[in-house]
Amino acid sequence: MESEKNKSNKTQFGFSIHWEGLYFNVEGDKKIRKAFFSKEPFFSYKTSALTEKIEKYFKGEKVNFKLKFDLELPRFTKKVLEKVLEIPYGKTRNYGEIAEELQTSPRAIGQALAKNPIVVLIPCHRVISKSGIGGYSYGVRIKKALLRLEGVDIF
DNA sequence: TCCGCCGACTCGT
DNA sequence: ACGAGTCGGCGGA
Repeated sequence: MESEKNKSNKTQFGFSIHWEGLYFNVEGDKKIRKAFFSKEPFFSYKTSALTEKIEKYFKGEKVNFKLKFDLELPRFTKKVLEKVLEIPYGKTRNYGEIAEELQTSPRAIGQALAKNPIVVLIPCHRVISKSGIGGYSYGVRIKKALLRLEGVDIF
């Protein structure tokens, strides 16, 4: 039996886009629930304006996604991700700066970003370390590629 | 002086 | 306890 306790959150859209040898996948219903990279495409269908925006983004066009997210996460983690949404396209901040604004430690920021369920659209790749590039859930190679895509050439 | 390594410190999960 | 970090200190180039 399929459980009905899924809050009736049926996926209403989902699509995969090939980029840098990986697939970037987005899924959600009214709001975006997940965005992640994978080796194989996760969805076979595409939809709507969002798809086009994301395709433009990966072609290197400057796009800011003004989007609604569906985040069920601890308060602190959400606060960090919301802060990260304020970082404009092509700009970076470091963990320490954000930590200072939220009166916490850089380590806690990194830990929160590691849980970002909506990568790229919530641009955690724009948060780098003071002395270098810092980490990334899908590998530093992808983080660098994203930054380069946005015109950040410091790596 | 300029790195690179190391230990200490930090704080939400 | 464990990190997608940072700072200060020390030794070698």
